[in-house]
Amino acid sequence: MLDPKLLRSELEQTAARLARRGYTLDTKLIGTLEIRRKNLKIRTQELQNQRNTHSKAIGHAKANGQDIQPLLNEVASLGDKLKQAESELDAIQAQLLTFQLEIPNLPHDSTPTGNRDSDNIEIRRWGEPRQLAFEPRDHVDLGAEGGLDFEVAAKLTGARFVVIQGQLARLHRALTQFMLDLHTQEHGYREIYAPYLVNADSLRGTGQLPKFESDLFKLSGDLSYYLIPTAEVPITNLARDRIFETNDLPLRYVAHTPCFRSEAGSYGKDVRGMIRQHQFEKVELVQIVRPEESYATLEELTRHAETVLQRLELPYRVMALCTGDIGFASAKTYDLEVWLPGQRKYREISSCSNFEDFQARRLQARWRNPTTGKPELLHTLNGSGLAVGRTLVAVIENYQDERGHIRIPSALKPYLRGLEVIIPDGR
RNA sequence: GGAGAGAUGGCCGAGCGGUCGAAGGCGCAGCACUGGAAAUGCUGUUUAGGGGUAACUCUAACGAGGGUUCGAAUCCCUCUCUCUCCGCCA
Repeated sequence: MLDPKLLRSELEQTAARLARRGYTLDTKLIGTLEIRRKNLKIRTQELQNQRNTHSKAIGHAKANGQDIQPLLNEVASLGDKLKQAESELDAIQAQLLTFQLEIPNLPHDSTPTGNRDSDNIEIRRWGEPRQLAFEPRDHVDLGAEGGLDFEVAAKLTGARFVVIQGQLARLHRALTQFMLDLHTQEHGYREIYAPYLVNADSLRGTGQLPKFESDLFKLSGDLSYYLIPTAEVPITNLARDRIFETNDLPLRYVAHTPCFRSEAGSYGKDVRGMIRQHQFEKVELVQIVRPEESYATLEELTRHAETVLQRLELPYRVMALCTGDIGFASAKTYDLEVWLPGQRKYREISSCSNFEDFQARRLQARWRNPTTGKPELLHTLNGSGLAVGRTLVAVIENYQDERGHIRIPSALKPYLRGLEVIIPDGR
């Protein structure tokens, strides 16, 4: 959520900044609602004040044994007027809030202007795609005999699920352990185990609700919980309704969770293979920091995610997403795109964002600023470090040989007890 | 799943229809005392919104939402969470 003050005192400038990301702010509507809100607020407070003074007077009179009937007559009509004013105020505030919750974050000045992913800007590259002396196969093809089974998953559940078996399942698990160890032992993150089901408040806090309900899986029973679309939701919500001291900061969390996404509206996209699934594993990095540090933190967090790819020796590039491509809650986002020989393309494997105070305002995640002594909003950031399923795909495709064997990246060997190569066993 | 108890400020805890944003204690901050510290004393110490240059002032919040009342932390209803006992369970 944006600072409501921006909508009160800098409405036109705010609209201009939002226009850069293709969002049209209805300034007329907001202006009208704001004036009504302010007038109703003043009127309500006046009436409340009258009620309070009268009630106190009645209390005193009663204590002194005086007749309170004349005082009661005075306030007779007050209650109805107040109720009327309060309900009008509630209605308009609800209307304003609904509107505000649907407004996306302001893009940071350094976020390039653009409409689509082709307007994203490449920041840097690491590694060279390997020159293969044979026609590379994609992971679906390579995995067919090695344990990636989309058909049996379709039988168990439906489309966009996978069953992984044998050495590939083990590799998948090794990747997760490797990532967690790297971030906890070398990058200073605290490992978290958290619920995979969350309530609506948590999703509102990080910005998935109210606008993106159709992207989520929701339970249909008595408990109205949602499956998490990313660990960002439970982890960032750890800071909800809290005020941290300077010494507590920065908060650095890493969590490995499954992620569940309905992928509504993505029909026809990436239907082949493991790229876009309803369920996938992700190791997520979350940092909650003081506002003045957040852009340095974004660079740092992105480097932490890049380190995973470097250790796995997977070629990638870093993209600065344009204003038209950043997420609803983000002010600035870097995507990491890994080279996939099977597609001859760089494909997204991590997304690292600074949300500034957009989530923190919804969450009321604050810190006590020692210079002002006041609680102030924190900045929240997160990034995938990395999407495990897509990393598995990248390893399979980048480490294949012409026989369809998959070499094990040396960084993973300690996690696989010296396994050197995965040879499809056909079982 | 059944029965019962509870939720008050950073923490503990009193209040059970009016002068209560809330006693008291702990913690924290400042000042005094001290060579320094401890102990002690004094003062201060929730958050959000509105008005005012400011001193200050108004409004709201005692788990959440609704109701009764001139007036609710206090009475009533619903929900959430915590604890105890029984049952079930990885």
